[in-house]
Amino acid sequence: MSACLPGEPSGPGGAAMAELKSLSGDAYLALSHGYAAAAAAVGLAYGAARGPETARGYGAPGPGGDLPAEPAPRAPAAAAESSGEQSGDDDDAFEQRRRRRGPGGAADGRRRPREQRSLRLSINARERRRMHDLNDALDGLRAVIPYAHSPSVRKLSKIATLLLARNYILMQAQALDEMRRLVAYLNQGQGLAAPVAAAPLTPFGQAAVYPFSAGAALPCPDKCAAFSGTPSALCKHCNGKP
DNA sequence: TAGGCCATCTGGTCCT
DNA sequence: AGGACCAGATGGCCTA
Repeated sequence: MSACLPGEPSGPGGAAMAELKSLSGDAYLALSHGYAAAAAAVGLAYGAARGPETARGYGAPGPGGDLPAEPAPRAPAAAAESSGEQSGDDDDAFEQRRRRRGPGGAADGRRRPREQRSLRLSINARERRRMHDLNDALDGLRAVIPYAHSPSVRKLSKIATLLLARNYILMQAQALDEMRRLVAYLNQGQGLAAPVAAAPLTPFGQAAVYPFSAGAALPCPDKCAAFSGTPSALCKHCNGKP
């Protein structure tokens, strides 16, 4: 599904982000099917031409610590493996930083410089790995959020991913709630009112109205079993109707 | 060129 | 003590 609209603002930048942030659950929920269209409406990046992934990559020069940079971007795994190399073997740079911070700068001030440095490098590597894991998780989240996945479409930013995911969850929760209400309504028509009073709470704090009898344990050969594994009052097999 | 986004380094804090 | 987590700082890349 592509929501690229010609002429729409590109890039989840400032105004677009503000709109995304202010997009209430209700507003989002209004677009049950075409989330992409909705996202386009808030000016998300769905047509932006930044390119698939920026050429940055994990191995991108680590500027933070005025350490020697890697000449070319590397694969995440490779970058994660090579902490020492990533941080550079430049003792001068390290010493410069150390001197600049002064003796009180490092928490491990009693260590000898060399072990101090190797400790620092290993801490850096761990932190890098942690951030890579975080980014992997974000990628996994992007993969399941309905938006335009395409090489020509810019990747959602981290904040946009989180906000979008939140709204998507809210939307799904509401859809589920509506469906339950509908099923309960249908059951009432058959004299099988759902046990609302005893309904458990969902993670969303709403009373879950399960139209399915929890008593019967036998699997249903019909589709209802495939749906939830629980016998359905709507199902002729579960309901004892021929 | 400014602003957004990002990766990395770093020191501090908390937990095991 | 070591690891995980966090937030601030820094600097590079990209787009409007």
